[in-house]
Amino acid sequence: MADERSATEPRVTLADVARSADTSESTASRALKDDPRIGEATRAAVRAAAVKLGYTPNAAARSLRSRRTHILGLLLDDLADPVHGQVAAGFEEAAAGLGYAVFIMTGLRDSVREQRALSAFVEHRADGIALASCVSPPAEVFAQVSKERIVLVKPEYPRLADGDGTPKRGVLRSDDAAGVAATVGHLVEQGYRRIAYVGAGGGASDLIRRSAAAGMLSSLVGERLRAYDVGLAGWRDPSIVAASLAVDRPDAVICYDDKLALALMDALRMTHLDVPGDIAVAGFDGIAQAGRSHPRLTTVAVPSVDLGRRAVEMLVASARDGSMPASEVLPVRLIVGESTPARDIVSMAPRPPDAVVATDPGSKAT
Amino acid sequence: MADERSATEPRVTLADVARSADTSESTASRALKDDPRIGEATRAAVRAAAVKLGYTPNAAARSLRSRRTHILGLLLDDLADPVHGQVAAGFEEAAAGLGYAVFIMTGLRDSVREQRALSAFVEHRADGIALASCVSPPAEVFAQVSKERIVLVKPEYPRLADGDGTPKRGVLRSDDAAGVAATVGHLVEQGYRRIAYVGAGGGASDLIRRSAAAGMLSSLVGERLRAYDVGLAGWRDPSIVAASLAVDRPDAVICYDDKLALALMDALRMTHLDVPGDIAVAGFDGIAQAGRSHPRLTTVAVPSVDLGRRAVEMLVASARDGSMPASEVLPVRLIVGESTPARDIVSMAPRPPDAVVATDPGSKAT
DNA sequence: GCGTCCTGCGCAACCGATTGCGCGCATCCG
DNA sequence: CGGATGCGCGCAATCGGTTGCGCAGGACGC
Repeated sequence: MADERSATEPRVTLADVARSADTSESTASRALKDDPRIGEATRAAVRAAAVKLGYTPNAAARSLRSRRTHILGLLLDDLADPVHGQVAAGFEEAAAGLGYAVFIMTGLRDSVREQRALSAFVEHRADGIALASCVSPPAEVFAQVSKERIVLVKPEYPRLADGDGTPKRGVLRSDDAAGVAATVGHLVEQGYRRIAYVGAGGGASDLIRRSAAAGMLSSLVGERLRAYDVGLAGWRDPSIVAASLAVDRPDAVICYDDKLALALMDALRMTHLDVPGDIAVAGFDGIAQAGRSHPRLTTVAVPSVDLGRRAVEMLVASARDGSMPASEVLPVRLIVGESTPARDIVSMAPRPPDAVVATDPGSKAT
Repeated sequence: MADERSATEPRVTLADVARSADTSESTASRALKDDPRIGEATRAAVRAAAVKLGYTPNAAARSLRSRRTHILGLLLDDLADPVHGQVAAGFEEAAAGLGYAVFIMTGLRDSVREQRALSAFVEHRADGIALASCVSPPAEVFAQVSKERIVLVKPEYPRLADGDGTPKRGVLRSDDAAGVAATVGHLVEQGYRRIAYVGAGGGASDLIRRSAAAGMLSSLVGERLRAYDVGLAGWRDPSIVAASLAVDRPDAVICYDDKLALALMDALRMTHLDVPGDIAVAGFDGIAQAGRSHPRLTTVAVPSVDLGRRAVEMLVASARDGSMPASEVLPVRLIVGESTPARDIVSMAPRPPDAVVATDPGSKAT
């Protein structure tokens, strides 16, 4: 009878609870928060009243006064993308575990949308914000949000230190350079010698996985191989890449990511090139599809879920004691599939080097 | 000099703007909201002051008074799942377009987590909530949230009407029955006659795609075929299903979803059964991987992105005029791949019917 | 017996916006 | 020239919690 909570909106407030428990609002508030100052009897009475009335605190009112929202913002490119989905899943899980709610917004690689999303986060006074592959320049971002509240997840800008030279804090990466290096090492071990990298070239765009390209190239040099970079403008289009590869005919090709690698395998097949018979293919990211492709794709497992999780931990830590934890680089792991088998010794005969194009100006290939 | 907005937290409030523009808070508030009562000069002054100070309204304070949060909640199983990722992507996009922020929480098919997520939505006073495949019974859900604020996306409970008999509002489905029917029709057309369905059996669980199973079975009856339902307890385990199919040897198998279908194709291959040579396979959902498998999977494209988008539209409409739009069923589309080719006339010779098991008690197979 | 300390709780300000109501002033009309 | 009309704006209450501070009253020490 007393729990006549109507289905319509008049929500029960703390005042109602206090009245029902015959005490003041402040006492009710503290009782529900396990403040040690409140006596056991009073606390029990308040709790009972809260349950009886179906009280649910109003987060807006709470955070207005307490200046903490227990909200984290996550900005990413595209929720439908497998990699971003994993990051989001890890982020959400960790946040929920720590009692934080998550705002997710997508930027779709559009600077305007990203700014809008940031504004939304700021309006809602998110306690922390994670930016996963955000294309806006850092200056525009930090104009809106304090650095103490932001974690950058795999940022495309290579800034590793602030302007003042202190090592950058709050940056979360996977060790992509090591991943590409491991892939190259693996390919060399398997007998491949003419290895191409498909992705944004070193000189084409400084936004895209510069570290990955750099890691590969230095490994190549270390192995005394030719740096080989299909620095195509249309590197995102598998059929264009396939056509180019059909001419250059490297032994193996490392792709920017699994999505490209999988599409490229199909495109190569349409060009009547066999994978891995004619050309080996390796990817990057370790998405689920890579494990189901035919042949199974050799790839680098990036701990995307952990990236999301760790981002939350850093943000919460920062919210607690006011300073952002140091940047971190999470390890990756090479997953050897069937797309890069040990190479037949016969086909290892050297090809005429004139087909080889070294595009990295700094590689000084031997 | 006037824009000395410190990097630390003391946020600029509406009071600061009003002071700077030399007006009152109420006028400033109305000016920023384009209230027609405010004169042009004043409006401009306020706007300028807001920009100069870098004013960002506090959503908590705003919604506390206005009783609208412009927040939508989305509860789903798993962000890393392709289908849910699509729903989330559509939801987020539509919400952003309408000026709403999105809370995303995952339930992981755990009733306790789902309740927690709902509580979080209620605490933050979300203007609307979408539940994508929520496993909690409706009673528990509606105990927390008013029906007017909830959209159920592909609910597993088959309730199509409320207790009072009025048609249920706020339910969003894809036409799974039609999808399965189309698949069966396609298979029959291609010459398949012994068709199995892998998924929760009609009697096994009333949570899982009852409509889908029903659609298939009725189509089967219409085609005068035998209803065939591999009602395994372990239907989620591809190797168990493959082993069972190796014994029963139907012509074709329709899977609960693409994830299962893709895994099953691999499992069948390990059992030395050729797809589609020995057995054709069809999936459901139309996830991206289905288009890249070998053979390309025949599947039913479910408009997951549209489901998410439409959910937002329904929620916003309901928030505007207080009543939830009627339920909707979104159309699906059969995508014919290579996993269900026209069947060789030779192998169409009838098998001895003793291997056929009709598990649907109501199918009355001829 | 009196001052002190500690425990338990309430008063009232406050967080930052929104909004009903009413007031002053300029304009217009009779 | 006085009063009606309306435009532009400000006062103050309000949303629902949180929190600094202070006040009672009992226990306790000397």
